[in-house]
Amino acid sequence: MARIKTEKNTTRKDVIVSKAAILFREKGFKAASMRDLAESVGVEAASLYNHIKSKTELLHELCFSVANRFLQKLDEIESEQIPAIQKIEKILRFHIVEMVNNYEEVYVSDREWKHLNDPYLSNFQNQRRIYRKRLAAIIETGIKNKEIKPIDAPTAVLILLHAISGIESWHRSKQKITAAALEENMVTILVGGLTI
Amino acid sequence: MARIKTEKNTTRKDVIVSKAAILFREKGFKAASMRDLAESVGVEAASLYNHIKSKTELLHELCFSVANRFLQKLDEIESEQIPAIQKIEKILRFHIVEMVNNYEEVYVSDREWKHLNDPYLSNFQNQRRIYRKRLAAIIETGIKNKEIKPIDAPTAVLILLHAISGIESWHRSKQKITAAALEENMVTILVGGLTI
DNA sequence: CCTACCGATCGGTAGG
DNA sequence: CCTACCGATCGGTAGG
Repeated sequence: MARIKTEKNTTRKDVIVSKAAILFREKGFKAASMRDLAESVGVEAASLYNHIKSKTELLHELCFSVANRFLQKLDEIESEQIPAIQKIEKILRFHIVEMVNNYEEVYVSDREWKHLNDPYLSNFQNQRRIYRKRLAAIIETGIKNKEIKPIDAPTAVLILLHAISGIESWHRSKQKITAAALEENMVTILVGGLTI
Repeated sequence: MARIKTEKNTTRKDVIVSKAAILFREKGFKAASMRDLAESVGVEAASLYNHIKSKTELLHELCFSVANRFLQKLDEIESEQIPAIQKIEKILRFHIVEMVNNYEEVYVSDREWKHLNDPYLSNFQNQRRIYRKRLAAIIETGIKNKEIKPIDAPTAVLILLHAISGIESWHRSKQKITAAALEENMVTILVGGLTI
């Protein structure tokens, strides 16, 4: 099957996936229908199936592309020779920037993954668990090195990750501060909260 | 209609509502069917409608009972004569305890309110907005009094509220620290992050 | 509280 | 990419 590309190198399927992200974020995976999606793409519902296999496929493409991006960045940051607290700050900033710039996808990946089917579901949950353990390990190192307060590392991870998802509210708010200011405020509070 | 009460003063409807909370949390509002609910209550689907008007009614009972509890507590704390940062800490602790003890309801109220219908939807969104503004005002006071770092107050609110929803992960995790330890860790990080 | 059932909507397929 | 359509499932009602 030849993929028709525009000058921006975007296939028809890419358009469908990104419209799906917008819709899934707005209504939730279950409440968003393929007819809604077809309308937002500008075709009949049946035509979507020339580009995708199923509704669930859309969800798992979204979830795993986001997960892979975060895992790759974590690989990169882990291997740097810098203090643990600086690693945490870098990861935090990456999450914030991703949430600001790729709001729909990141949000869907974070909130709608429950609706994945096995084997994708267990796979995704595993990746998630591992990701969090690696973050916790960095924090543990920071605690050992007296850079970070002696707190429960998994609890700290859960606070960091969920606090970031609060950017959702920022996205929707009327009087927004700039993305840069948002980032600095979040880092101030969260890194400040961890640092000794 | 006479309400049949058990010795625990629990009506049949109360049972339905609390089973609904469990189900809506687990599957999401849209994915949870009235047949699922009927099964978990132990009756046929049609029988549920002798106690409730609609599926949506269940959702808005959950959302507003939670919202009212938080608003009432906020009233109480606002009127106390203590420093702003202590008010924030008290509110934070209340949220944590609520999330720990009434997990399902609080979670559903926090994540599934999108599926409310107007006028309940706008009503709920309004209450939410006002609640957050009142929290932001307390933080502003704390900043003015040099108890709290000079941060963007709405951003701080969004971090606090979302960080708390991270308790969801704690609930589901295998090796849990105690609820009390969780609370102390969260307060340490978050109040620590705000304090000058 | 149950049996029986309804209209609507869903994800998806056949065939062109 | 469309028309036509399917089986399944949904929330909810009638009537007892």
